[in-house]
Amino acid sequence: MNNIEHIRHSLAHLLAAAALEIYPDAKNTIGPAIDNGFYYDFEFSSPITDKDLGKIEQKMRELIKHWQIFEKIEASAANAKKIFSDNPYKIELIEDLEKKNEQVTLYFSGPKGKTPTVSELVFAKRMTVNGGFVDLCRGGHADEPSKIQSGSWKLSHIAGAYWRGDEKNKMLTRIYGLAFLSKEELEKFEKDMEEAKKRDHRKLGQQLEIFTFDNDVGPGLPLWLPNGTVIIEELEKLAKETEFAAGYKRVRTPHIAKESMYKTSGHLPYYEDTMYPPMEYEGTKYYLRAMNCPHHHKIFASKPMSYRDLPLRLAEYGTDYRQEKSGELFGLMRVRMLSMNDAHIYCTEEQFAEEFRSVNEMYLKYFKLFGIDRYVMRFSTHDPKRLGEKYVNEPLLWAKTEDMVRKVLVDSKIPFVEVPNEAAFYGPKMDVQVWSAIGREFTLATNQVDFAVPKRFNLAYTDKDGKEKTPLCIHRAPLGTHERTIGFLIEHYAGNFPLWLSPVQIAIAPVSDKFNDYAKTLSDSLRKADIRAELYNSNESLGKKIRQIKLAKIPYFAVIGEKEVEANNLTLEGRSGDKETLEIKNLISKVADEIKNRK
RNA sequence: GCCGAUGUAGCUUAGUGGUAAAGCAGCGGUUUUGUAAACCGCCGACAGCAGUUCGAUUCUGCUCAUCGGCUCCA
Repeated sequence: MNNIEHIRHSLAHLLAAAALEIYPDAKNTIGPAIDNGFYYDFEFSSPITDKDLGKIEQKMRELIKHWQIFEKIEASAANAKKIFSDNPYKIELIEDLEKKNEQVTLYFSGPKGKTPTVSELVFAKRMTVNGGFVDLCRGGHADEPSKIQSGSWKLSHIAGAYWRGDEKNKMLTRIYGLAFLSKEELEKFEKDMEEAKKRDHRKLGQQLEIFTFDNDVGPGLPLWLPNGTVIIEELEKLAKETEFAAGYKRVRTPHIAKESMYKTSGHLPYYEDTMYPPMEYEGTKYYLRAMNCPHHHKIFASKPMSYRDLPLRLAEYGTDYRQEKSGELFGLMRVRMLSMNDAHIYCTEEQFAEEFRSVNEMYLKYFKLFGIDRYVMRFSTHDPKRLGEKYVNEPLLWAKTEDMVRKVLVDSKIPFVEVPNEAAFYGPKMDVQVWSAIGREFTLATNQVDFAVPKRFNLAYTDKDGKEKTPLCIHRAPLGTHERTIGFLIEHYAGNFPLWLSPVQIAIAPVSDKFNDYAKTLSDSLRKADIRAELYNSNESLGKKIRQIKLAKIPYFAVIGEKEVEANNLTLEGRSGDKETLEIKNLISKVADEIKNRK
């Protein structure tokens, strides 16, 4: 059977065959199937550009006509190395197979009955043979590539990619293609992408005047406009209410600290590259902080702690600065200044499970409120091979804390995927993965265990038995950062924020300026009730004012004219065109009530 | 940071080796408006710095920024 992965992978072979025909001295490396299509990485002797894709695609369409079959050829590693003797990338792959004692397999795609023998290939030393193409490959292809629908795939774009995904390696040229089972599916995908681009937070953020960037301020440093600031403040209100109810205590700490603190915390070796370079003053180096934990640890250390003080939950919307590489910046999703819904929970081992569980519940509560249902809980664990380098060298503590987290997740029946080598340096974590409108994956929020840093700070509490013990620390940020969370919510709601989050909640549009005073009085009384009312009293037609209100995606509006003034009521109109006629005092209580209940 | 692409007014777009065009927005006026764009006028831009050229927004180089990826990541 031809499944879509097989078709995509077959097209990657086809891409390599076409590229090698046009650029005989190119070196092809690997070409897998991916979501929505395929790619193939090459080393070209001179750079190619988007303009070259057309002729490569044309060549692919020519070649595929003759590709009746994919047929496996088994070869010894020694022979395979001879066949690919002028391609160091393939040689490296063959040597890896050799080390793992795996059979080297090649695949011939081309006319039926023309599959070459190993000795023919060793002699030919080329991949284009017998009217077909040979590539090193473990398999998984379409049965009859020539029958793949011609309109169901196309080449899409060019990008750079490091050989084997390692930035220390040479950068190769990656050609991407799109492929689906049918032409209709490809067209639908492209149409969906066009639609998704309209929801892109960068576009909507500008249209709705939520945030902006400025060259003199710097890349990755968002300026929050009045509308965005309203959203920030509503989110903070939500966080503060929720955290207060859950027994958190709020703290506030400076955005900078001396180098010595980060030496103590152990962050410096792991994060020095992403922290802004230190500023020196009176002979002391200060860093702009990239994380809030050390400051909170210092608050824990500010007085002797008893087991009676635990769990101690210290919360702060912490402002952090990270020198992300220029090419990694992405709208609000990846920035150089971020405001984190941070808190650190210091607890005993016995308290850990309950604390971790209730943090997870807080996540789920938020997701329900926002209607976020497409996410994956990722349990990120360490990689034993990288202890002492990427992770603190405490194998027993890693095992113990990972078991603790796993047990909480299993017991709470939260579906999760376990992914090794994604932990923080100080402990395992649970990340919430979401996708942007254009399909890019992000960690929205995180819940981390720290068994290492409290010890480094000599944090201790006196237990019942009078002995000093080190607390565990949970780092958690259910609402992530304002930047990423708002970026995500803009796309999630396509700019149609729920009433409670909307920068403007109700627009008042007088029919003509005769009614401006009345409308002003009305909007003033709404504002006194803490409702974000905005007057649309410009010297424009009513139609135009309504258009502006709709484009601003304001959830409610009311038109004020002679009818309303006489009847002392108004008609509240919603986004979907629903209308309700109310007396003014009822209007205020209705809207205020919906806001209070976060509708 | 790396590979590739892009950069015209606040926004969306047109265009050229020889004075840069328009719509929206803004401002001034007229109009007094009943559910997605009233009318008239005005203001406003070739990302920056070099080079080639009689002349550069257009060609070349560098810088900056953005976009698509890679790497990294809350």
